[in-house]
Amino acid sequence: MTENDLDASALKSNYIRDLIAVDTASGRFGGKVQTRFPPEPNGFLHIGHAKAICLDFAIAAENHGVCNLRFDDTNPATEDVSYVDAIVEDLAWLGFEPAATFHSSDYFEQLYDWAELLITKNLAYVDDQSPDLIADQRGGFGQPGVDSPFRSRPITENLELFRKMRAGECAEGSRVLRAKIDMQHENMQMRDPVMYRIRGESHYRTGGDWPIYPTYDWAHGQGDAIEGVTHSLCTLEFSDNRELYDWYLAQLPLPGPAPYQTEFARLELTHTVTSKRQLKELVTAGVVDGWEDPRLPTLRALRRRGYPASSIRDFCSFIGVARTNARHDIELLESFVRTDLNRSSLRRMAVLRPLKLVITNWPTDTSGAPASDFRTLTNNPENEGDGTRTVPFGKELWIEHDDFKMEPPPKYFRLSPGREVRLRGGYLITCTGALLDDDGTPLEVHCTYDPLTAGGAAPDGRKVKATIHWVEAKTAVDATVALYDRLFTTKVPGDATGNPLDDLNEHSRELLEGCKLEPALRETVPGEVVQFERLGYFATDADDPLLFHRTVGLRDEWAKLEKRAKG
RNA sequence: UCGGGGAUCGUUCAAUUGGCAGGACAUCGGGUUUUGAUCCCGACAAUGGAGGUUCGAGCCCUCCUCCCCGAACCA
Repeated sequence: MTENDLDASALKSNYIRDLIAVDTASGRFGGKVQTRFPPEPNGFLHIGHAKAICLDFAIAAENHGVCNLRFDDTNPATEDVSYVDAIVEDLAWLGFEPAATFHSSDYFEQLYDWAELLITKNLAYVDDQSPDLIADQRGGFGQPGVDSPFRSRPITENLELFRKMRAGECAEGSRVLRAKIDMQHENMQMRDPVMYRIRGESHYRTGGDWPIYPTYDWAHGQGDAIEGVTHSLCTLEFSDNRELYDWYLAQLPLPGPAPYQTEFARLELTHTVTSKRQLKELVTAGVVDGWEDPRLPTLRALRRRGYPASSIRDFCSFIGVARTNARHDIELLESFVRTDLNRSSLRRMAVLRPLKLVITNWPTDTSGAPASDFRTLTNNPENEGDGTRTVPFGKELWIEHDDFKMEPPPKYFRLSPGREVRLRGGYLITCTGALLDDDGTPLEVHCTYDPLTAGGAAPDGRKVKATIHWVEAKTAVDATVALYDRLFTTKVPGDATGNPLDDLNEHSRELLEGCKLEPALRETVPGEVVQFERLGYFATDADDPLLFHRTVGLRDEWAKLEKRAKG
């Protein structure tokens, strides 16, 4: 996080910053602010997590506090060390370094001791009923629950049974430890929630040490308290858990003031999904090619697609935080990506759908072959320091199919018979005709060039309405370019039918083979993002130097006009 | 049905805490331009509804409507 990010975000007020100001004024935590990012290692980080990460780290940094990473690993059935590694990696890529890394499993021993304490205080009991029975007894919305027959079990018996559970002497699912709160409570979370369940699975960190595992509720607040967290930020769906969070902490001898939980709305974006379940479905159903498919909103996918981490951070700090369920336009994220890349990326020329262009009056050299020529082009008009490069030019060039039309529609400024346009950084050329196939599709465009316009400017000051990009044919490098579009056609996937897969965009990826690149593009480093002039930003694949992913297209007025004309 | 949370331009976030409703994205129009990009200028456009308190209400009160979350031994 840079100083600028801090300044920019500090300007925006929000209710969380307001709360902290109140706490600072009252001295509730002695002026301390500490947060944590608590992912469960059972999936990959996505753009939604980025919002939470940016918030957690920003709140801590603004207040001279720290933010830790804590793996919330209380469920061995779904968690894996491979996710731990991936999360660490993605977090670092996003640009954040936790002050320390912890695991909920670090606290299993302490949690166990505290559970015995609750039993001793007659605030917890061992229940021998089945999950179904326990669920039935919990009641429903508006209907109170009923007490378990085991609720009045004597303390000594609870202690004895709990120790048996811990010793591995009880079958999986045979009994649980529950907090003794209130089965009639209006908040369902408070109806004697389960604290421990028996699980046979081996834990990726504690192995077979523990036959019992704490639930989220019994672990989370205590982990916060042990680490010295002051402000525990989480998403809205945990609002009802807050009362339980506070209840548990109130029963325990904590080392310091109890942390408290504040909720905020999770990030949702149009035309995509951000729930772990739905993301997983896309991967397992083979809709996309794994978790790193550039069409996914996972952090590793966005990275592969060329989204700068800074643009994601800027986006997150800009959208701020609220309690309103909101779905941001994906266009907003893309505008941050463009702003970032416009400043930072080198300009290059590439022709995606090549059409041969022949300059009929191009000179020959002494041997009778077409003369060779080199043009100088600016690497990045937004940054003079990036300098210039030389690009080979010659008699035969590739231009974009879209940049020539036999019969130009209204407002079309590009090449057509009789028209003069500029080849960017090259010459002014005038179209004299074209070879067509039987369908009328252009096969080859013929032009003459004006030798006095080297560099692209006419000495007589005449103007042309269009500048098009080009790649010299003999030196062109062949490459594959992947064009990406929205993964879903609708703003809210599955809104109509309940199943996002019904709204899949069949054309979310288009692979173009045989694209023509200028030679300098051979030198890009893996992962580098460049601008293909007039087309968009493209990221070199991490493994294949001749595969480019379209990060995002340039804004395109002509495409808009065309679309409008078509109705 | 009960509990919790929410509702401000098309979208989203603000509104100095009761004092001229502002920004960004999107859209539309114009200017600059060797990228129909960038940049610059301009326009459009909102307080869910009904009452009440007040000199004054997006903000306070009452009622209503609509939306989201909650009944895993998931997190």
